[in-house]
Amino acid sequence: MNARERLITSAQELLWERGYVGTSPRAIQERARAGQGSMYHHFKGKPDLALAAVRRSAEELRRVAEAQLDQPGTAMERLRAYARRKRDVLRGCPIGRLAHDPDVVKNPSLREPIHETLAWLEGRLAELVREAQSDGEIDPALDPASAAVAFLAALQGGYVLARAAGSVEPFERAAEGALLLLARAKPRPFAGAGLP
Amino acid sequence: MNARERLITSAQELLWERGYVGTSPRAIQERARAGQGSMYHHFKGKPDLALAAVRRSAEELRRVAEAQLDQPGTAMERLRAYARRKRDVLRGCPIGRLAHDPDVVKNPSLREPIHETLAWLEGRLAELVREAQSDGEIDPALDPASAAVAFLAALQGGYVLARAAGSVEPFERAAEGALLLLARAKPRPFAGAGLP
DNA sequence: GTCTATACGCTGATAGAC
DNA sequence: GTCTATCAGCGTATAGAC
Repeated sequence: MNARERLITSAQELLWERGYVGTSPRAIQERARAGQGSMYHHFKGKPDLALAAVRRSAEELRRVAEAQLDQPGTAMERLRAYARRKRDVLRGCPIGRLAHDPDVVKNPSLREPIHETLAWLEGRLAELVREAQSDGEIDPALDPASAAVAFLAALQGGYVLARAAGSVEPFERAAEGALLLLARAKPRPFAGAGLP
Repeated sequence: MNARERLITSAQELLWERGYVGTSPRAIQERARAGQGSMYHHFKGKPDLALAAVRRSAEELRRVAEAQLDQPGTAMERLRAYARRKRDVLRGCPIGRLAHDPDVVKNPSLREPIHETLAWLEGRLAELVREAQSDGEIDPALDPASAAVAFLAALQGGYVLARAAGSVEPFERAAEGALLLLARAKPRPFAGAGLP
C-alpha cells in the first residue's frame, strides 16, 4: 500500500476512534509510517485528508451493508441478520460516530457523505420492511418508512448505550428489542381466530 | 453565581458541544469569565472539573426526565409526551453525546454517571411500558425491558440521524416510529375484547 | 480566591533540500 | 515523493504575588 492509501486508512481509524478534534496530523503520519512532507504532498492539510477518509468510510460501510442486506433469505431474516451482524460494538459505528463530532457536522462536505449513507441505509431497510409485509411477517398497516427509521435509530442508539455501559450487552438488547417490536407488528396468526 | 459554579456550567456546555478532547481549560475559563488561577484553585485540573460537570449534567437530565415521566396521564400518554418533549435536537443529548468521547468512556469515574443515568432511564421507561400493558395499551406478551431499551436507543439514535442530516426531522420520525411500533404491539382492539 | 508570570510539549503548517 | 528545519500559537499546567 502506498503512502497516500496508508494515510487515508490511518485517518479513517483515528477519526473513528478519536473524532476530528482528537486526531492530529502527526498521529495520522505516525500510524501511516509517513513523514510530514509526504502527508502535505498528497493532501492540502488536515481537513482535506479528513474529507478523503470520511468519504472512504462511507463507501466501505455502504458496501458492507449492501452485501449483508442482499444475502439470500426472507426479508425478515435479512433484517434479523443485519441487526445481529458481527460488529465491534464498543468502537461504535464508524459513520454514526462522526455525527457527534462538531467539526464534522458543521462542515457540509464532511457531513454530506455521512448523511447520504445513513439515508441510503434507511431507504434500503424500508424496502425490506415492505417485503416482509408482503411475506406476512410484518403488519401491512405499518408505515415502512417509520419502522425503518426507528429500527436504524435503535441500532445507532444501541452503540451509545453500549459505550456508556462499557459492555456490548445494551446494544444486543436494543437490537433484539427492535426486532421484537418489528416482528410483533404483524397480523396475529390467530387474529380474530379465537373470538367467541 | 460564583466562579466555581460558572466554571462547572461552562464546562457542561462545552463538553456537550465539543466533547472532552475538544474542550480546553482556557475555553472554559473564558466562557466562565474566570482566570487561570481561579480554575486551578477550585479544581485540580481539567479531568477534575470535567468530572464535576458530567455529574452535574447527569443529575440535571435525571431531574428533567423524572419530572416529565411523572406527569399526570396514562402511561402511554407519558411515553408519547417523553418522546415528543421539546429538545434542542441538533445539539444532541447532553449525556448520550459523551458516550462517543473516547476520553470520557475510558475513564470509569467519568463513564459511571452517564451509564447510571441511562440505566435508570431505561428502567423507568420499562415501568411505564408495564403500566401501559396493564392499561391494555401495549401487548402484555411483550417483554417490557426489551421494549424500553429499544425505545431509548431509538431516541438516542434519532439524535445521530438528525445531526447527520443537519435537520431535526429524522429525530422526529424516529421518535414517532418508535411510538408506533410500541403502540402497535398491543392486543388488537377486538382481541378477546368481550371476555369477562 | 484571583491574578500574572513562566514553562514545555503538541498542533498544524510552510520552506526548501534531496 | 519524501525528508528535515523551522515556526507561531495553543493546551495544560505550576509558582508565587496580592
